[in-house]
Amino acid sequence: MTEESASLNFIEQLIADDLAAGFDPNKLRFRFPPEPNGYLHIGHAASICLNFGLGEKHNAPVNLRFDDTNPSKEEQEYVDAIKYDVQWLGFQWAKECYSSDYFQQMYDWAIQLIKEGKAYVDQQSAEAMAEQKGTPTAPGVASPYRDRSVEENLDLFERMKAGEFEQGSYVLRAKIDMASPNMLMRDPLLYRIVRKAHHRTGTEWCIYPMYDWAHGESDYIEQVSHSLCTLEFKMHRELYDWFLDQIYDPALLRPKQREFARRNLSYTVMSKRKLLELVTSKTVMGWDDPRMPTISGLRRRGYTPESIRKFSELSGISKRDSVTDVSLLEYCIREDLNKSATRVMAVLDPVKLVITNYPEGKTEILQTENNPEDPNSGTHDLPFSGELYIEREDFKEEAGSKFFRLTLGNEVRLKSAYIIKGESVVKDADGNILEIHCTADLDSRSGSGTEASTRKVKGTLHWVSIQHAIKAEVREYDRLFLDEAPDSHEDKNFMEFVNPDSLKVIKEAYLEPFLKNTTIEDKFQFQRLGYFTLDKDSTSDKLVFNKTVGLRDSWAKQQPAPTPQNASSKPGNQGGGQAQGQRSALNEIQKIAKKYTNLSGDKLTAARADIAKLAEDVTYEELAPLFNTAAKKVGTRIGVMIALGVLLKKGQERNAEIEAFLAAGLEDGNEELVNEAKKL
RNA sequence: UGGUCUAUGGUGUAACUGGCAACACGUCUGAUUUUGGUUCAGAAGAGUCUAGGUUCGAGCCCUAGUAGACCAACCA
Repeated sequence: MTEESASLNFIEQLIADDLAAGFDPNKLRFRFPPEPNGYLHIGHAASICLNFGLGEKHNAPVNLRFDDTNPSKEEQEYVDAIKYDVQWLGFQWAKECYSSDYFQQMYDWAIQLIKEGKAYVDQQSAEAMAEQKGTPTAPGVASPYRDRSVEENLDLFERMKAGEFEQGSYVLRAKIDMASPNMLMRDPLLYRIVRKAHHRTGTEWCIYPMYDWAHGESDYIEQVSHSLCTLEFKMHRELYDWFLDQIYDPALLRPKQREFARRNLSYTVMSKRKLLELVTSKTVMGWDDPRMPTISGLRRRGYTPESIRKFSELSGISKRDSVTDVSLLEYCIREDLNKSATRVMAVLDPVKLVITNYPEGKTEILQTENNPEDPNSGTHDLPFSGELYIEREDFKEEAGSKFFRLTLGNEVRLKSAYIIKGESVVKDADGNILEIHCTADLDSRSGSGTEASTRKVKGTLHWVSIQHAIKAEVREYDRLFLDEAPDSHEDKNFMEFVNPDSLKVIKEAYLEPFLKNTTIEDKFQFQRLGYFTLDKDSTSDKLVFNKTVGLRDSWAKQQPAPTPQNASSKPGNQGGGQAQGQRSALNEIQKIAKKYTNLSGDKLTAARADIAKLAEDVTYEELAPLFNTAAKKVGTRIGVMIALGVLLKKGQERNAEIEAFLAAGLEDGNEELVNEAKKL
């Protein structure tokens, strides 16, 4: 029942305004218009969620329209993949449309434009036309063919269509304004000749409409009310409207184009061209490589449709370009999987653990919860024996009190099993640990109901029984790029930032046997490690798991040890741009001073005294930069003035900087500031 | 150097026709926990790009700057 007191983004606001102005809600219609020349990525998901979300909200139809006007780039394979992805995300389109379905209509309209003297056939080279276009600062010059007769234009255009000319030899241009400040209005192309079979129309056409001509007219044909696209099309809106003006019937709905910012994700790239480059250069295994920000890549990695929709919702829609931190995406998938993923145990980096007091050869079947977050999820069998694998990093011969895993002489619980105590280690000649020997409290079995079974111990470890374990390959992924925004550097190519260690393959991991018959749809939490899902490379005799995302790990954060990759947070730039515990006296002064102008009476006197006291610990070098504090920030300047007074008293020599700051203070409109300045 | 757009904690978004800058992620504490997960309680972090102006009052309105993005494909 959360009524929409929630704030609207600017697109929703626009629609609300249109509705308020009398727009018929039954005429609301949207569309998602991909070009089938690549796979959809998380940025497209934003557009999909926006358009289909608007459709759901207003109970309006949303078309899936393939913008297929360039047969040299587009393929059926992409059409199929896009349809699959949109459906997988959970959306159903009203109609499946293609710009190519409207080729005849657009051709007819082009004839109309020619007849009205608003379009002409040009036969210059692309270079010549580019030159005539001028520059953003200089107007263009007219083509020598601009004033051909209507008859001649009609004749040439029909012959273009009939296939009489070579690819690239003739084009149809709109006759608009060669001096427009908007370069797109300088007689833009409507049609070019392309000698290539189209994935739908075959060789029926050899002239193809350009984007600007096709897009708006397709919106109009479909009677799309709000045509939403990304910011780089803002300039195209003028053309979009001009084209519509030429053919618009006032009895019909006139589409409206609006633009929003495309969504970028940190540590990756988001253009089809760049993603394609990653694929063709074999930097990744394909469009659906789990490291790719494509929908198919995320799906293979183990992301759910819900998590991607949630991410779109949380990211919002706006008009400024931005880079959303991947941590938000990771939050979304963890939140979803925490509720639904089955808990299992797997050891990725094993070390052998022998329980010396467990009867030799004995095994037993224990029970373990499928999901503690879901009381109805039930339990599954878990075989136990006296020889186990545990994670190598879960044992240290000796460690500080903050380490609450296994050490010699310390107790920990084996998840869903017994409490054990480290006794001794067996090492090879080089000092590598081969085996850890421990004893178990045989009364402490989980769920047995004994007093010992409910004892509290600090740590709990995951494990697998060696004789029961199954083997699998596990693939762990790190960010594909080492730079937060790899394609934002003018002087460097984004490929230079590729992370060489983005894929880590563990050839032989050990899993509990429950995992033997899993499908690609299943989602698991390998306890204490993260969320995992089966990869499509799996075969009946070789399982391959992908790590979707790790669990949050507050232990890893405390480790001073260098965690070269997988460190989930970027170094240093968090927490207010200043390291914790480094708060200096100067910071304290700034903090107090900020609110200084709001104080009066005793509080003011106290604040002044505090600042003066703190100033004892401030050096001139620290203070000087604050002389440039904006005039508006009066409180801060007063604080700086007070601190300066203390320094001068301590023997700081007056210099030009100080004098300038004093002079500015004396001239200020704020009384307090003037008073403080006068004292000096 | 022309045109267009944008500017709010580290990040992403809010703040209705001017009225105490809010939410989420992230960060940090503490509690709970048979996952160093989850959950719960709390904290820090912003003078809203700068300088002026209008106003009792400006993140919001005006002016001038600054910074970033986009625009000269027979791509979309």
